[in-house]
Amino acid sequence: MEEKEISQAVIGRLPRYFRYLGELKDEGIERISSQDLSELMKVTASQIRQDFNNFGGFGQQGYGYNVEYLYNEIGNILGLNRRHNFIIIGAGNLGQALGNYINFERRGFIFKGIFDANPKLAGREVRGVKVMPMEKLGQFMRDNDIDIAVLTIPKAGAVEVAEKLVQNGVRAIWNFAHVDLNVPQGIQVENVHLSDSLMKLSYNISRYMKEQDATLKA
Amino acid sequence: MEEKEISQAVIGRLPRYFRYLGELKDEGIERISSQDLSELMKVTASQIRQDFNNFGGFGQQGYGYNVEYLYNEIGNILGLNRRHNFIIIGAGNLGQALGNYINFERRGFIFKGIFDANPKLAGREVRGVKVMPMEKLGQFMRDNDIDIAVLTIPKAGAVEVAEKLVQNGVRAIWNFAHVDLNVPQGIQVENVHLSDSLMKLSYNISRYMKEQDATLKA
DNA sequence: AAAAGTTTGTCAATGAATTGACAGGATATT
DNA sequence: AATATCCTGTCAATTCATTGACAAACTTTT
Repeated sequence: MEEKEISQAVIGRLPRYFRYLGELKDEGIERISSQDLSELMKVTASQIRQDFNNFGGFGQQGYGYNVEYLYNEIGNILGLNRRHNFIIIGAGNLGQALGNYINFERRGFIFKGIFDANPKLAGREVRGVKVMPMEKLGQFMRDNDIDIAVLTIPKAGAVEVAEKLVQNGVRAIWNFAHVDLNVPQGIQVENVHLSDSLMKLSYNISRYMKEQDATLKA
Repeated sequence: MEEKEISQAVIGRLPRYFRYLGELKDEGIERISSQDLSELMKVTASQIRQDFNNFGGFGQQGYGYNVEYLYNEIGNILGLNRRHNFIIIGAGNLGQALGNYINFERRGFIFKGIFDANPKLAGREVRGVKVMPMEKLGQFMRDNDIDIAVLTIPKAGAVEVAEKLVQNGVRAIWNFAHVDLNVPQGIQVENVHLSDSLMKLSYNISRYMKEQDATLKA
């Protein structure tokens, strides 16, 4: 039973498929062909078939794909059939924003606790959960079966906190701190570097402006 | 003077180079070889040289790269030498968090205004800027030379708002709404789909768990 | 029940990105 | 000043990702 490795390029596209299929399902659409989906999503039909086929034959010749079935299958592939308890480290604006984001719960991500090093914030509530001081982190993680930690603290403290999270059995870190974490093999890290994203935007603005200049001169 | 197109794969790596070089600069380090940088950043030296060389010969044989020079050059390539005024649409938790994030200013992104459709929020302040109602959007954009709009509203209204932004001359949209925007050619869109990112994390947790199971059985 | 039309899964071809290798030019050492 | 060492820029090789093409299988129409 040899599982072949799926490339991260493919994984990165799955959430978008999942989203479109969810919308189709909500519209009551039962079936869709790779051709129609490709027009909707603006990608090639070949890529869609290739992607889905990494996980098995979900479609049927002459019919296409059953929307609801495919939606559920992709959800399972993404692990959305499991529940994951998560905590947030850093009760600043961003930490609070993520704690208040209710949609994560719908996908099985359960907001369990929020921590902050600043004692002034202790006791403050985010969606019914009291902000706790960092001293309580270890005990809380062990008592509450925490899989995922969301790191929304400044870069200075992030590496140290990440170590503590690993010591207490975290499986994955969703890292919003602007620093690369160095964790042991087997701990998953997903970085969200907002300023990197903004710089890419900045680059593309500049590039377009230069392109325009060049075109006008020519 | 033919500018060759740089792949987005390369662009996506520039902010990370920029960050590491900034740190080296702050540590007072004057020069670095692709070899040393590759060990620090955990990428191949070949890739580093290849990447930098897209923009011209920044290095010198036998010496390496001058840290400060390279840092500045990459900053310029990313367009960080220009200033961009931005507004935020959606004064919820996330919108406020981004408005309060001071570091963007350091890179030339100036927070000018924030809007929300909910009249209850009007008048509330985010970093000295009053939340304005959507009716004022058009006039404000024209009066304040707005380049970038940050979209932190629910998906339902996002497409419509994006159109309005385009009508009022926005150059780029930093899109946090969970929907694909369809804008005219020449308007830059950078998506930050947080739930997609979380799903990738979820996939990688599941994959690792399955891997573990398989290894134990074998 | 046969014919026409649809659409997948897959193989092969193409294209893009990454890595490896090394000549040549600069620096550092003796 | 000569020699050894270092390190870039670039070409070639390799690996990875995307696209194109089509036989086979199913659905729909006649």
